[in-house]
Amino acid sequence: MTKSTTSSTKRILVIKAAAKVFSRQGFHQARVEDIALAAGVGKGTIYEYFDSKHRLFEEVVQESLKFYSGQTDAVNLKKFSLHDQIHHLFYMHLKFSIDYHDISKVALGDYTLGSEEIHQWMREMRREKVIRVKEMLERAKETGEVDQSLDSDLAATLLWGMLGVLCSQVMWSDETHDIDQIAEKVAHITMRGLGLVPGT
Amino acid sequence: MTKSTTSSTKRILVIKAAAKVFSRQGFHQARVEDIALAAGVGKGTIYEYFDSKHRLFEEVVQESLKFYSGQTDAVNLKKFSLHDQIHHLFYMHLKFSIDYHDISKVALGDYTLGSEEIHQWMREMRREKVIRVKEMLERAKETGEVDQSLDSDLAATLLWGMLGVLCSQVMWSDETHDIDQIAEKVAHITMRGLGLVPGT
Amino acid sequence: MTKSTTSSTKRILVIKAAAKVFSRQGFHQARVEDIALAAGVGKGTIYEYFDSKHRLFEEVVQESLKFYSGQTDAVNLKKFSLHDQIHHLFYMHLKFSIDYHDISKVALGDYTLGSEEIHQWMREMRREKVIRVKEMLERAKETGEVDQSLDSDLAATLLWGMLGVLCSQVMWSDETHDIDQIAEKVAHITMRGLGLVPGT
Amino acid sequence: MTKSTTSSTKRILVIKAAAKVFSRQGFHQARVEDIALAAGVGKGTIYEYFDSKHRLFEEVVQESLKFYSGQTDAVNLKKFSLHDQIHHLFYMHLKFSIDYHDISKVALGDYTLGSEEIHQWMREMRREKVIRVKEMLERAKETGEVDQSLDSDLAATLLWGMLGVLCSQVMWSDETHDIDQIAEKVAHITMRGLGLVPGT
DNA sequence: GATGAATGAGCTTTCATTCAT
DNA sequence: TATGAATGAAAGCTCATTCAT
Repeated sequence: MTKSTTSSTKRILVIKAAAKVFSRQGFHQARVEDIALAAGVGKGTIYEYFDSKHRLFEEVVQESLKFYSGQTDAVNLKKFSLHDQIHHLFYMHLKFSIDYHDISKVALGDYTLGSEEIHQWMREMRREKVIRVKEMLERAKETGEVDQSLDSDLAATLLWGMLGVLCSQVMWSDETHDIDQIAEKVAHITMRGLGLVPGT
Repeated sequence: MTKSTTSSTKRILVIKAAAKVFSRQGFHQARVEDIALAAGVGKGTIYEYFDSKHRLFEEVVQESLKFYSGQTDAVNLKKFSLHDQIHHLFYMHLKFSIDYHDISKVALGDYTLGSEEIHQWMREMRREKVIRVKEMLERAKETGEVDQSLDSDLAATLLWGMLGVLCSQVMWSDETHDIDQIAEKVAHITMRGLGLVPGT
Repeated sequence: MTKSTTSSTKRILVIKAAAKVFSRQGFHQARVEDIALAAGVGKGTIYEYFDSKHRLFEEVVQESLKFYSGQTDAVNLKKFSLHDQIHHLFYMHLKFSIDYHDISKVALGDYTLGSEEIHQWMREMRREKVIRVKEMLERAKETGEVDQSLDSDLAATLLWGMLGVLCSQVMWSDETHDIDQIAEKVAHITMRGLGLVPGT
Repeated sequence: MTKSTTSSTKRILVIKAAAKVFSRQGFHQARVEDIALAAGVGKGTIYEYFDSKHRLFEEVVQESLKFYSGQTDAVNLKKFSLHDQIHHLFYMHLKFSIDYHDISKVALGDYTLGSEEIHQWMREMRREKVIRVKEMLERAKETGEVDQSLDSDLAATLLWGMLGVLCSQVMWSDETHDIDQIAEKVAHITMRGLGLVPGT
């Protein structure tokens, strides 16, 4: 029997260690013993709090997603210009990717494995995120910042894709990045496009 | 002892079967026996051609990347407008994702596992691809289609990100997509940006 | 350190709970935690009174055997006829099997496991029991109720065997049994044999 | 996937080794590795032929029961006197217990563990055996060798109980037994009973 | 004394790899 | 060359036992 969901210190300790190990080694490579070691507890202790390695993984992902959402949803910028909103969107995500490297890898990872359940969460989370972006664009249509004819669904997906590459690039590279500058550039490119608009 | 790299019929047979199995089950879930079964050969035969499961996986990825590059690089469109080049870029990749579903999943997959070596290839391949896109943008700068101030590195990366989401979306969804229309819309958005440019 | 053999209340509590659990699940299936739960004490408490699960089991068996012997030896019927003594022997054991189901299963169980020590007890206990029956038969020889040529050792063993099947049958079946009638029939068959004696 | 039921040499080898180990150590004490060692094969080989330790155990029991039944049912003695039939019944079983010590222990063992399925088999097998004995008695009633009033069900059970103790006694003791003599004595006691019939 | 969270030895089981045929 | 039966290292998981509270 697993202990109650009450957030005991040990439980959190294990989740954090697991996030680190899973993000580095992936699910299959990570040995339960590695996680125990990283958490500074015995192998058996993990099974006091989680039914199985699989379940632990799912909890780590879920927890990461929750934290991720909490962090990146935080600010509501409805009153700002679309340009600023996009800037902020990228800035926030890039910052998160840097600050919470491990969690980020787990939350954004492309987990082929895992119960259908976990896939469900990730798809849902992504959809939710994309929908949030889409709503942002819809609002911009209303204010006239964006053309009515824009396929906001597609555009939101594209923004999400850009967000993805940049985050993973930032996560994996060793260099330090000026994420504010990157966010600004992205916002600019996104708003104006690549094409040279005559008379600008 | 492993056979020479010479492409024997059996060898190719195994690689193809492996691509299918790996793309469906992922590296760890895929059992060598599954691959042997899918290839219609004995388990031992695989080891005649590949040193280990790991090596086989690497060869599959390498082969997939090669084939992928071959297919998506195929056309040279230097003389076309940037808009058309982008259109074509997306069209080609989307078409490839649909036509070669299995290979696509292997080639674009986010393989956390695997030797550093394989990661190397994938990063290299990606960089190469991104560079190709970057060059495309650089040429457009020269022709005046794009502003000199554009950070073509960043822009190329963003394009690559958009390419990624769309391909995976197309790969995983069950619906049929009008990829020509998608490509067109993407090209439009990419060129003009989201912002409503006054006087258009 | 284990407590003195002094029968504390807790100690008895645990033994009783253990008897129940062991009789239902067998030694290996029974978890120490199950027993603790059944006894309404903490897991650690059991180790205050018993050195190990094994020792606890041994004590349970020993205690059960003691109780069993106490109950079934109780009456001394030397002055009765052999027929009546046999009747009583079976009646007593059958009654015990029904009344003390759990203890019975432990006391009569065929424990393949366990220290040689415990096997020793069980064999000794059995031998003792068989000897008691043998003595009964020997006395019957003296009174002329039984032929001098009878192999009383063998006969006692056979009676013990009959006792065994009947008890286990009564223990495991759900029906209610008229054990007095059974005892009577057994006594009859045992005394007269199966063969139809001419002139009876 | 387990290999076909075809009686391959290895399969039988493992079953025999398992019978030996299980009969000595019991199910839980026996380690799969012990069995592999006893069979002179690798640990993994066992899993080529059996899905699990549990399944192996069940097959061993089933096989033992089958063999046991085959051996002890062999002779049909309907035309002999009841005395001779009983003699033979005991002789056969005792001989089997001695000749096939291991199998005997598995076939007659009191397995508390194991799937309900295996319990089913054992109960069925026992019932079948008892019924066979009962039929023997019923036939004897018809020929007038036995009193019509005999509770043949009970008597058969009692015989089965006697058979049990004797077999286990023979199995566990180190002495050599004159089983023909034992069988003769048992037949005598069984037929005539313990009671001294006046005028015999 | 009493507890139950923590532990790790020990077990079952999987599956990549070998090798006799 | 091709095979698949045989193998054993490696990993997940259980649970008797300990010990800080």
